[in-house]
Amino acid sequence: MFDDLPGFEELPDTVQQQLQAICRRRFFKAGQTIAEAGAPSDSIGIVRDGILRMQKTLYDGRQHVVGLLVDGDSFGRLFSGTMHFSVEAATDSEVYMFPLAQFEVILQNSTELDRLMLVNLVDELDRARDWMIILANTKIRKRLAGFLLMICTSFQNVDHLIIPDENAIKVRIPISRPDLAYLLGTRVESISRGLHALAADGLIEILRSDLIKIPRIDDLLDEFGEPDLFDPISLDRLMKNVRKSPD
Amino acid sequence: MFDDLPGFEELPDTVQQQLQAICRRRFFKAGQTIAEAGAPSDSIGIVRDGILRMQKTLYDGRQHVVGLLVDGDSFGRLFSGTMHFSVEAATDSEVYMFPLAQFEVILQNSTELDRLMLVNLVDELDRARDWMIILANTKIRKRLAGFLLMICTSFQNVDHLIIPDENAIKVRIPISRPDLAYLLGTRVESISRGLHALAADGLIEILRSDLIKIPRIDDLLDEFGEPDLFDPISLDRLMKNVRKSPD
DNA sequence: CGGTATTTTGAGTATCGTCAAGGCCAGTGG
DNA sequence: CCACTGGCCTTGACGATACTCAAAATACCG
Repeated sequence: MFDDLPGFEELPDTVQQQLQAICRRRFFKAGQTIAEAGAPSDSIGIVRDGILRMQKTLYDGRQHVVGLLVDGDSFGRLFSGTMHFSVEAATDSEVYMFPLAQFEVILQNSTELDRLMLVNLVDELDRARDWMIILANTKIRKRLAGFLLMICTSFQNVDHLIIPDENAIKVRIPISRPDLAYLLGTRVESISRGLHALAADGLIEILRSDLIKIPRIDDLLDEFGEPDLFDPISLDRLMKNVRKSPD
Repeated sequence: MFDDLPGFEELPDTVQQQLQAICRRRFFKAGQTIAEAGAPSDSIGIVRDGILRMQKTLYDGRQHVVGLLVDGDSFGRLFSGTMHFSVEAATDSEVYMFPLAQFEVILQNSTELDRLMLVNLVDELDRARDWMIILANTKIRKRLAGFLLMICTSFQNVDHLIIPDENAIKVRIPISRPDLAYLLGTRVESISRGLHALAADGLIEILRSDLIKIPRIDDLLDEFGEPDLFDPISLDRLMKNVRKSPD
């Protein structure tokens, strides 16, 4: 029923049926707003396909991205409060929406669902803190390296983001330059210069402005300097996939 | 029983008793390690008093702070996995430790406790993302302003951090300069220069290296430039407290 | 083929990082 | 009581980096 959501396929059938009953399947075009910061959270959303941006509208009208949501990630505030951040579709997306009140009822009657939400939240919290470490680097080259590695590990399973390419990896950058600039705490010009500096040193190849080839991921790890931040298991799996499909 | 932990006092007595039964009350001196990154999480900790640092040991041996834990904040990974970050006492602290397995059993039998943990996690996730926005500022002055405002709002109720002082606020900085530097993605020298630059413009007064007076908090909000990031209710309450106790 | 938006490049300036030195404070031991 | 020590914070000078503003190049789209 929810075979396509990581974790959800293991929920008891009854719970899956209950969720199914209140589930609204919605499609959003890239750029559409799904939830508004400041508004009371009236539903829980779970990403089925595509990539969502979690962001805050800055005072001057620009958008500041604070995270990306992909398959299985959820948003919305359980049991309380208003949204701190807006949620927008970064790509055309499909989202399962559950009315908050009804979702909470199911949650309270299913330790399995509850546990799933808890574990997801703990993971996301760790991921947010990983972002903090990437952001706290003083040099843009390092922040860019960290960003690319983050995509390679945390967003590894997301459709079309990672493309194996004869022992190398091609990575698609799923957000626009201005968004990436704000996410990494810099400006578009510096992003451009930083990427080209990495390319000049042979750490990456810029195939298109939003498509980066990483010939040797270890070099990028060296550039970042903190191998521990990235899950070695994910990296291993990634490299294994790369070697498996030499095209 | 747990009157001193925000949220816990509202749990049913039976749950409180169950928690009490497995609770180990532990004291840590400033600098002591409470949990180690990479180690399997074998207990859930909840801060009762003091301030803990959540941090990662960098490759060169330095510590990178990614967050502060205060009254009622929890750490440890429910149901799974190893700690992504180390936890250390920033000040002398008192922590309630619960063996993980037993805590999980209570959790599964109490929707109230479960709900409390969920809401806390959702809040902490928002807070981590707020940190990201503060970190993404390109200028140190702004990051410092954001840091001070963060203490004024999110850490408002923590002992001895905020001291009202005739229509102004005195803020204690609970971590050392090197830690603060890494938290804000810069170096100690820049922290020093940034604080003194803010002081030169009359936005703050440096009473001691770890004690900052904020004469007009609105000026600091202007400096940061994003008033929406900080909970206006918290700020109002803060100013009301200030005016209530004109000494 | 124009026209627009996005990305890149360039030049100048401000900011920050780096290295080195100096100041302040607390604790120690004479 | 005071000199000595070591840790932490501050200051200064210099070089590296990144931001700003402007213009050019490229991609995108009708």
